[in-house]
Amino acid sequence: MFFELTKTSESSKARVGSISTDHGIIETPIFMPVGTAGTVKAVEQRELIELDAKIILGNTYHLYLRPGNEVMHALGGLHRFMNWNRPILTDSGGYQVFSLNEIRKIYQYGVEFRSHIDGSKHLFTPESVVNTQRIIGSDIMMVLDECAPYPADYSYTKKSMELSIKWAKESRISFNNTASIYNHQQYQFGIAQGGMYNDLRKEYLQQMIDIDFDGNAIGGLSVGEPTELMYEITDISTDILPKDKPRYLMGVGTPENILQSIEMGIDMFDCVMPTRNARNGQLFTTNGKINIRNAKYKFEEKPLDENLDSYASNNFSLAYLRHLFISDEILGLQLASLHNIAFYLNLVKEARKHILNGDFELWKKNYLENYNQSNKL
RNA sequence: GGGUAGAUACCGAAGCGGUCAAACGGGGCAGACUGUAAAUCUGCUGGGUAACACCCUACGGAGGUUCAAAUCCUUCUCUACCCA
Repeated sequence: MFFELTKTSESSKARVGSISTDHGIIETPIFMPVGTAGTVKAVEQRELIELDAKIILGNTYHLYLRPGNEVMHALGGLHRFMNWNRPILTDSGGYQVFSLNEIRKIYQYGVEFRSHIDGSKHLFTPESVVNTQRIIGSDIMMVLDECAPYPADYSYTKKSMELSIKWAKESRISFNNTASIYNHQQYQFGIAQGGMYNDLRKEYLQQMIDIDFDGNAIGGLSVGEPTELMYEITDISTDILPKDKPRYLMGVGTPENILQSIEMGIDMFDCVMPTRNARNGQLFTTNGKINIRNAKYKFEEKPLDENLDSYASNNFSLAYLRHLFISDEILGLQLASLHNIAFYLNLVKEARKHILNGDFELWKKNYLENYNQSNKL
């Protein structure tokens, strides 16, 4: 059984479950650190194990360009290549359709990219993306989709959504007609689009359910829309999505976004925020987010987060990490990344615990109160 | 003792009669970041004012020329280098 639902909260849609793959079991809700190019930036694989990251992301577009399918295949797929024996989920490149919009063209049959590295042209089709993900060997592969920008008008969004549905069907056929080339099972998730229009969202969700993927993702959110809108779409989505399959909210988000979405019944999250912001000097703590460069930490001997049990936080002061950032020392990026990932993983771990305890909603309220209140001080 | 080149904001460094509270770096102070083209990007950095306007103090010191001086002249002080 790929997904098993362990418990659903009595007073909300929050739930605990587990996803079984050949590379290990993932307890949900889970946060997946993003390792776009076969590395969670500034963090070693050894450290990810110590942090107890259960699954990480890779990106089809980036890995296809570098090192390329030939190298990836020759080196035995991404698990072997990067020496990571736990589960990997790969995004399809659908997000790059959105973020690299200046250098791509969308056709009915696929997307033509100009490489952001050397300008060369490449064609991604639903089928080619499945094939590349077979070569990467990810445990969970995402379908190629068009992540529409925000804002987008109704007719554009509708057309875009119809294209994504077409691609989703083709992706599933390609998936069913091909096999894993390494010795492990692979799964495929669909990605719901439909922009900020409830009727389009509902239509898409229904069609995606009919295609019968192994799991269902909500895409096209956290692209610049107001948070309330994101919650609204998430909420109607989880009302429709089947309970017996994992639900993945792509690209989300802030600690608050994650807790709110868990309450709406989301199981899986990924976001660059903990790692990117770490490299840019922002730390997440139980007392809110902080900018480690701020002068007020110059003499601050306290640990990074007094309430978080993790290597970076237990061993280093705010003053020391500030010094590393001010001095442009590479260790600063590493420790901040370690810290933020520990924070995010702890966040979902606590959420799981409290859903099982039956007090998630109250715990969440108190947690966020503390998190947000300190930010205002 | 003689000569030459300099002295500009926290530091370095442009500007060489009005468009200069003064380019550009660095440093400092803040902010942003949501399926990673990001160890990136943005703003502020003489004082007063919530803020535009405006006012005040400012380009080593003092004095002068001019409607107008960081910019021209005189002189003083200091710095670097060269010659005795």
